[in-house]
Amino acid sequence: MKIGYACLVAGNQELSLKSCTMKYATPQKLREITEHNLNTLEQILEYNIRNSIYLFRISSDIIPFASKKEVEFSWQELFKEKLEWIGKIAKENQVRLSMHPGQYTVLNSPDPDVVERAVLDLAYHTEFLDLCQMGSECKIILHIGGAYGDKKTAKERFVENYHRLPENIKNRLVIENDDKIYHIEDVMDIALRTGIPVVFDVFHHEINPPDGNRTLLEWLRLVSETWKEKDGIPKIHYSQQLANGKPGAHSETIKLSFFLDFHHMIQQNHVDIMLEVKDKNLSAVKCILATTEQGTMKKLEEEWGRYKYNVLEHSHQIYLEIRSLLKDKSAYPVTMFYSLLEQAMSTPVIDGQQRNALQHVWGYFKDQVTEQEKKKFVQMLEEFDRKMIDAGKVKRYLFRLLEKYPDLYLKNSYYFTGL
DNA sequence: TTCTGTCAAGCGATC
DNA sequence: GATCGCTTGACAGAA
Repeated sequence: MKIGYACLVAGNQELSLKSCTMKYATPQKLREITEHNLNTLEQILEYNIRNSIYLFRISSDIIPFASKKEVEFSWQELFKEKLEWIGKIAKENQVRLSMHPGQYTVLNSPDPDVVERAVLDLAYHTEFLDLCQMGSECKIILHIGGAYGDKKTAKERFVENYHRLPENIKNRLVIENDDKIYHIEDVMDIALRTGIPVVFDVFHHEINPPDGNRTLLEWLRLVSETWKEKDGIPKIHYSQQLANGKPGAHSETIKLSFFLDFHHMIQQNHVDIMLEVKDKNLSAVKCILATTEQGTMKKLEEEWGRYKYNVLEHSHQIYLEIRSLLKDKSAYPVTMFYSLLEQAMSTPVIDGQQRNALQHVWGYFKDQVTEQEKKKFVQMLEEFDRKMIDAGKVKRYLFRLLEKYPDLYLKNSYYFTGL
């Protein structure tokens, strides 16, 4: 069972993708952005492999405006070798890649222009994975589309348009149930008529279930049967509801205890799990360390190193609890560790604790900074105490110091994430 | 320098 | 019938 995440890397600014607006989309600019994005993708794969993440969805924005007719940019030729190289890294490490065009790619629209653009977009995604020379288990996930007041006809139109697609697209296409219109029964109906494999989105299913009394496990079994040998192991999407968010909004992080319950429930099923969650790779690492052979005390200590200042600014008490939890080197208290971590992160930050964290981090710099930098920090801390500035401002200053005085341990920390 | 709004895509919900 | 939400980084203009 592989566990993975989608598109973006959290907690590492060096691994972010670039884009541009249409106005600036010259061939030169597109070439620069694509080069940057593909280099970044390579680094993301290396990060994933280091962290035992063997399932990854590549962002559709990896090549900006790649499916737009109006934009002339021959990325296929310019980056042929690079794509092959990326594919080689993935294949050598058994990384399963996928892509997922967004809600704007609608194959069943009554508007032929929209359908034409959807086909072009699917062609782009297919071409990308084809040029990486990935096998047919590396899929492109698509939603069914709109209902247009007549779901039955809209489903017919999906099937018709699907049959018109070229073989290489069909070979990669899989369909997913969504949280508003097409529930799993609709999607299975289309799958049985077309032979398209189905990605079962467990969270969408919770929000938008079909009538009837089939259990989740029954649906999972039916869905799994749509995957043939060449399609690889069935893939599912897993996410959790954002507390106090709109129904369907993805949570900040995957709450491990809920995930472990789910994992236990489906243990008889051979599936790959794509997490859809705001903190992306961070949750993937969490779930992998808790459910696979990859979990070791050393990995847990590395995790602690990355999270400790975030914990500290929320709760000094939990900071101490985790430290003591990790003292016994013969144990592997992964569930308790993340439970405490989640508890800390959901505690509101308090000024005093934030100040404490700021001073801990300042400790990395205090012996190497100039007198002027020292004065500036002391002044900022005073302003923070008098509530003239928020902690973010002091943090940003510390982050600038980190750029000037590099420190690997601090650089790996999530303390500066989201500045 | 930091913030807020707009862009780019299509659909459906809401007023 | 017009507007908004969904998503994200880039970009412009305001504060």
